[in-house]
Amino acid sequence: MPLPKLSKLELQIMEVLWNNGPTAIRDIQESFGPKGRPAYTTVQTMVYRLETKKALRRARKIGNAHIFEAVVTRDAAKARLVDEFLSLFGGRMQPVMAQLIEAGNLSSKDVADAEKLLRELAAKKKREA
Amino acid sequence: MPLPKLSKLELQIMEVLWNNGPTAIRDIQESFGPKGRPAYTTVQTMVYRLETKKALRRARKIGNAHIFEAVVTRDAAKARLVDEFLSLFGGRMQPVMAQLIEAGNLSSKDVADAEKLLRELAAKKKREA
DNA sequence: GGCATCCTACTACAACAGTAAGAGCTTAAT
DNA sequence: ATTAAGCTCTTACTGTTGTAGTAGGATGCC
Repeated sequence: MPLPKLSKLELQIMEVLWNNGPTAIRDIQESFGPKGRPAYTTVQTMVYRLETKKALRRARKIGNAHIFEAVVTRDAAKARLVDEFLSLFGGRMQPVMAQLIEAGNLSSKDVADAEKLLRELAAKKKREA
Repeated sequence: MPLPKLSKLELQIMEVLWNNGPTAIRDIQESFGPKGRPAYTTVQTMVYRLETKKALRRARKIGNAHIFEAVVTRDAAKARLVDEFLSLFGGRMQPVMAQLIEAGNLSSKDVADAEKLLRELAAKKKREA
């Protein structure tokens, strides 16, 4: 599979790699903040599973510790996520947009940004047509 | 829990109830189309689990068959879904919109619809402010 | 060189999701 | 009444996710 499915915690771990570059397990774990973070071996298990899924790989060693780096890109993973989500809405974009927009969590800036993106996209579509 | 988490298949079953109103298990199963649909007892298991979660309930009987109806509304379930999804993006709306918009699956009509919604929302926000 | 610390590798387990078979009760048709 | 078809309930097994303990090897400090 070129694009393995990533669970929530797996995503959070990948997020660390995407943000920080190659990282050791200990540092991944500590990046979860001191409160309510998973145990070291929990993170370790997830990292191992991500390795099996080829979402990340061992880049090198420092001392006896492995340093892991992302193989899957953030964009690829997020695109996958969006697809998953869309499929729950029957793959139709419109109701998803509607739901998101009506969810009420949009700031004025979000609205403005979204409009800008949409206008750009519309222009691009026109050029391509 | 007022809003139980619903899995993909559970959602699909609820979808039938939302679309068709109270429905028997057999009819739910058959609404999955003749190809690759889950076995009758698979649907049944899911319905029972949805009942435990109080997402649906037995409305009445026809012969010896139970007729189930949705308790959770479509909007509530979809809102829950949107929240889940947002949390995977760190709860920030903007990157989600960006990802969705850039995902490329938008038709011209989708773009127009979304713009319309956004304009209405912006106007509403302004009135409220 | 010994001891505390850290990391790895392995193992385990509960919850949830998806899948479905089997036993037995109900109903409808003849 | 008999019997077939349909439904209900119960039970069970697989895979995935999240959680973590334990054993043992490697490192580093003094």
